[in-house]
Amino acid sequence: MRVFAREGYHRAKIEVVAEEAGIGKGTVYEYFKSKTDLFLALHDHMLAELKAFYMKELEGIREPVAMLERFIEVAFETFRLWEPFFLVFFDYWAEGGRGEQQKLLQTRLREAYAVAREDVAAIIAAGVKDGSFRCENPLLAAASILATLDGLVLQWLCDRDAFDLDAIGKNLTEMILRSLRP
Amino acid sequence: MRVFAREGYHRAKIEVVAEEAGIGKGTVYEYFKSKTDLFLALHDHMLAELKAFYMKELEGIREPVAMLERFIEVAFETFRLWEPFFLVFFDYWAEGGRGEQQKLLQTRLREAYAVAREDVAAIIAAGVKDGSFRCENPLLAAASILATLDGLVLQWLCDRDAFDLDAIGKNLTEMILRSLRP
DNA sequence: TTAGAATGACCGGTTGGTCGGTCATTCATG
DNA sequence: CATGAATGACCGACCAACCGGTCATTCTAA
Repeated sequence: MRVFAREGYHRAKIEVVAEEAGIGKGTVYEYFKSKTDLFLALHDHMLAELKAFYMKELEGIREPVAMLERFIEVAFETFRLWEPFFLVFFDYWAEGGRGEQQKLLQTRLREAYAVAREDVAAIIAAGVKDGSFRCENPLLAAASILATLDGLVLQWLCDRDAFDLDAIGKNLTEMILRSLRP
Repeated sequence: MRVFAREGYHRAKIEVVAEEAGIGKGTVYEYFKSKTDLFLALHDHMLAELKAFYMKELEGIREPVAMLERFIEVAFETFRLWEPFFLVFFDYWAEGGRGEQQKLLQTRLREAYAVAREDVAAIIAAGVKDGSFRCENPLLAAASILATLDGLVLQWLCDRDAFDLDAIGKNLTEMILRSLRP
């Protein structure tokens, strides 16, 4: 992750990965059959960790409004805490958009997004049910919310001084809650 | 643009670019001193075209609410019309996030974002002034709106069947306007 | 005739992946 | 317990493909 984050997929050299892992280059190929394979494995690993982190942070919260608030809060925490993680994601996005060469990666991205959308949509739908939210199409709203978070990491990583992550986090939460208010 | 969009920066070969342009490989180097230089020139060209397109589509509109509505509408139109364009943007994002190697590109991305944020913020600020919007920090709101648009292209290009671009456009416009309503 | 635009064969650096071999550990046997 | 065989994790020198960039040559248009 460190090497891929720092250099990007294409510039990253297996030799350097091995070096930083304190093993020989040949050893890498004992565990991963190719550079792509290693990259894919990293994707799965990171996604699993991210998901686990979210689950832990949201467990115990039942109130839809509080859940959504906490979800956005956690998102901004992860931006800061897992910066290299998101740097690597740039490459998945770049490759995943190119369907032809990267069917495997694209499928994984697709599924990850679908799951995330449904998770967020479930929170919104619960809120609609108990009257704390108003929303005609929770799935579309969820897509927009996730998009905003993705887009903000993008902007922030391109220009860390452009805005204060705390301020934008507070502001965004407010905007989203207001747009879902009955 | 076609080749970079299809293959991504690293896989794109100058020879193929030349071929599709109907010229010899050497000729490319008569006009651009390196692959990076060509890529950067493409970035500037695309950004200028995009900006010109927006200006044209927004000219004549004075009412802030109508301007913002039209802005979002135009964004979704460009997603469809300039798909390859956004595919290339993936690479700018991926490279721009990696500060060290790509200072030049990062600076350009930064400036492009700053300009776009200010443009959108100006619309919102105008709306706040004439009472059609309520917003404490137009710049932060603008950042979020742009982020949502970026994030949605990302999701859409990774999975074109995941959602209907028209539906999400309408939905998003509604959500944004509601979140800015006084 | 000639300036300079266009060309593509070629070069050289880079790097993903291979493979023959080493060595520490474990196991089988007497 | 001692010995040597078997194992497999580990290694890095090496190979071959690939591609950005060059340049000697050809073409073209004024």
